[in-house]
Amino acid sequence: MTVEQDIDAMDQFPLGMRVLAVDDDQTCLRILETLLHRCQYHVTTTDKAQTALELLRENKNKFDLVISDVDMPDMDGFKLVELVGLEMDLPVIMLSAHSDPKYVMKGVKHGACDYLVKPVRIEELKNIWQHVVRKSKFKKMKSVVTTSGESEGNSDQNGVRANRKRKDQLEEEDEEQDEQERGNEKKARVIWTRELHNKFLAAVDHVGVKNAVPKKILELMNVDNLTRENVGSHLQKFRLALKKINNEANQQANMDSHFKQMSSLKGLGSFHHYRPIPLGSSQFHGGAATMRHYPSNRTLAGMFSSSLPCNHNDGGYMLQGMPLPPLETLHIANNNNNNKAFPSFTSQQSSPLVSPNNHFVPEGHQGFSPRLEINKRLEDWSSAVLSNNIPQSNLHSKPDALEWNMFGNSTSPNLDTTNQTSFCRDTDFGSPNAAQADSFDPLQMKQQHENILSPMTVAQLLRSSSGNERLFMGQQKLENGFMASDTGSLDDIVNSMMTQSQAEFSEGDWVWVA
DNA sequence: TTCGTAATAT
DNA sequence: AATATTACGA
Repeated sequence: MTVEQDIDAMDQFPLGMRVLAVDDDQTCLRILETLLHRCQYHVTTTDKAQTALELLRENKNKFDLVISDVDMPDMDGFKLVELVGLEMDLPVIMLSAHSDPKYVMKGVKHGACDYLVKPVRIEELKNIWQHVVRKSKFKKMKSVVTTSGESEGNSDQNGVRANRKRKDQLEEEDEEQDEQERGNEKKARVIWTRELHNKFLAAVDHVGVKNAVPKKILELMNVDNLTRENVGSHLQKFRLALKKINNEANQQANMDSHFKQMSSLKGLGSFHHYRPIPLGSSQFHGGAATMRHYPSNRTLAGMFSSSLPCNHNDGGYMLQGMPLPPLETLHIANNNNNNKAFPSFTSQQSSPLVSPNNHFVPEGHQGFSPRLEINKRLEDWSSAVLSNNIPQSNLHSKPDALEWNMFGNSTSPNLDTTNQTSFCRDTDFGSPNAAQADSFDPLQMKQQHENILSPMTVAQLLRSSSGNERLFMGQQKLENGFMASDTGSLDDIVNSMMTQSQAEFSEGDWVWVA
């Protein structure tokens, strides 16, 4: 049905290949269109990346290739490539006036199959059909289980192998087929690259974490030759990662309770007035992760689609104007328990209090005096609440002033709330950026909603299981645990699941090895 | 049957 | 180290 299949089937030169051309510059767009026409392609043009994306989404299988400018006002070409790569399996060619290798590299890493420098010559466009053929060929290829007898796995590093695969795509087909026919002595081994992992996550997301079972995931992923066992194994690992995160959050939450205790020791009586939050009325986001602010335009899908390692220090993590330290410092990823951010205070649980606990001070912070620092913040917080004259009863209903970081309603009878404390997020009164720090772009929000693969914010994923359900499948062991629910945490999960070598794979690289 | 988990193998 | 396999109870 698609042209690419026709190409394959009939072994014909791809007349009428359907190309979507994207460029915000009208002149360039015209030229491009003309040239493409001359190549006998069927051309659709648009000057907006967003429009392009919509066109592609609305017309699945109606295009064979996308050729897009890099510099566009509404969305840069890299982003477009990334999204297209994630949502559909179309070859994308990038087009730009920059010939800077950095851009080229970036384009390719984001999944572009080619990078053309303006002005484009028709000779180059004449050849772009090859990408379509190659892509469709690879689509089949990647579903083939390789039982290669050559023991490349031993000496070769993944990255190396990946490169080789890519380079030799064409020549390798016969080889692979031979190997397959030769009899499958050894079973294939799946390498969970980011791309594959993406699909996994998208599937998990689709059914909700709660309902994510191997069989369903497998169906949704729709990857040939992947078995239920493969998925099950991966799911097991995924859950392990979640649990780990959860434990960390727990630890953090416990530390929070120490602060609470401390504040009362310090005689900050006023603090107590502001809010006993009914226990059990809300589920709690635990610990530092809770406070991590996640920019709305970061989507789950986006997180994985980048071939570059996630940089936690990209400025995205802001808490009411206060940039948080690198995630690594906070917890988990580095597994470094000596790296405690806060000193421990042993204490008994006191009655539940709101705790403005989100001020994170990394270890080694100059001049940090836990007691003074925290008490001062508590005072600030308290007086601010007072001066704003926010009635106690309104705390819940004034998320603008005090953003309550809670979600869901816990009505679970099994829920052990004795350990729980409700926290609120205080405003960073000192920061001139406080107001904008928390803002997000509604457009991006919208855009995010429209994404086909339903990429979602991490927070959404964690809540996706609806209602009071917890992230953790099923079991009792987590009942009195705090929810490791926020964004940074999932980031951690993701990254903790992806090894460096896996990260080095690019889209389309994932392979089956013996 | 499938699932989740832990143990164990590769 | 990562993934697969297996065993077993639900």
